[in-house]
Amino acid sequence: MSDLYSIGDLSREFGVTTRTIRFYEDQGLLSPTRNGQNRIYQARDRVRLKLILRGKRLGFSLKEINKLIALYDAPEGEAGQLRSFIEKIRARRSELLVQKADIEHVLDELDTLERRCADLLEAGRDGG
Amino acid sequence: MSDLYSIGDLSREFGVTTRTIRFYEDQGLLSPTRNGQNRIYQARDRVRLKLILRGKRLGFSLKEINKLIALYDAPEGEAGQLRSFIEKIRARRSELLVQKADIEHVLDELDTLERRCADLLEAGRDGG
DNA sequence: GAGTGCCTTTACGTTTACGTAAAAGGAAGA
DNA sequence: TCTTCCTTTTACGTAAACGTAAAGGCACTC
Repeated sequence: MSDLYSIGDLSREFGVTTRTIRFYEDQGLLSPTRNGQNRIYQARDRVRLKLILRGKRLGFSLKEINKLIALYDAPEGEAGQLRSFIEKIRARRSELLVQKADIEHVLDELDTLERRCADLLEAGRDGG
Repeated sequence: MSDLYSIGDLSREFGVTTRTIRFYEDQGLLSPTRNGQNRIYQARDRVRLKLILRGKRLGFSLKEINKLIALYDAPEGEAGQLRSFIEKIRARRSELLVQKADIEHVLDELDTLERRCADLLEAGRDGG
């Protein structure tokens, strides 16, 4: 039973509070089974939580994360549904590409800033 | 005077409300000059707003954005200040690299998803 | 059987980033 | 002059994502 987790296990592993995990369940992002009152998380719940936290790092709202996860879980719909899925995927990809470009831009600027700071430190050491 | 903008100009150009722009000023992110009561934005204010919006796309809070912008504006401090600046820059860079990796990960997954959807559409077309 | 630790639910509080309404002023156009 | 548009300040409202406190249950252990 090594792939069963308590709420505390996941809390510790991912560095989030139990309150947060329960909140995600409340929002329909997680649905662990129960042992009496206690929540029991399985491997797929753990993966889900990982996905949720990755989504958060990318700046998605919980609602958006919910939709993204739904994309993984239910790619079995009508043709029309599938087409709209594909459109959503493409829209999301466009956004992510913009975001990635933003990041690369900022990384460059951070390099410049760091060099500028280092130069100032050098100058300070020489000049007084 | 083509590099002078009203609040409405910037609002339209960047697709944010005037309320938002005033809010950024209130938070110390912008400081336009005035013509009487009216705010007047110059090229550098416009660039700032652009930076702010980029920061937002990257999921930074306004407080963080404020600090990041401060990095550009005031790299003239004590040596200790500069050192801590450099540390902040490095920390930020680490986060951004993680975020960039996240994005690349998700982009891959989106490719997979799109292909899977396309396959399902094909199958549906053949099978009925 | 008292304490410790982990779990539960309920529910109000908080921060961020604005939205939105109210009340008013200056400038342009018919 | 009236209307329309853009602007101003003040101020209450709100959605998201939890924090935090209250009050209690179950299991162990000394």
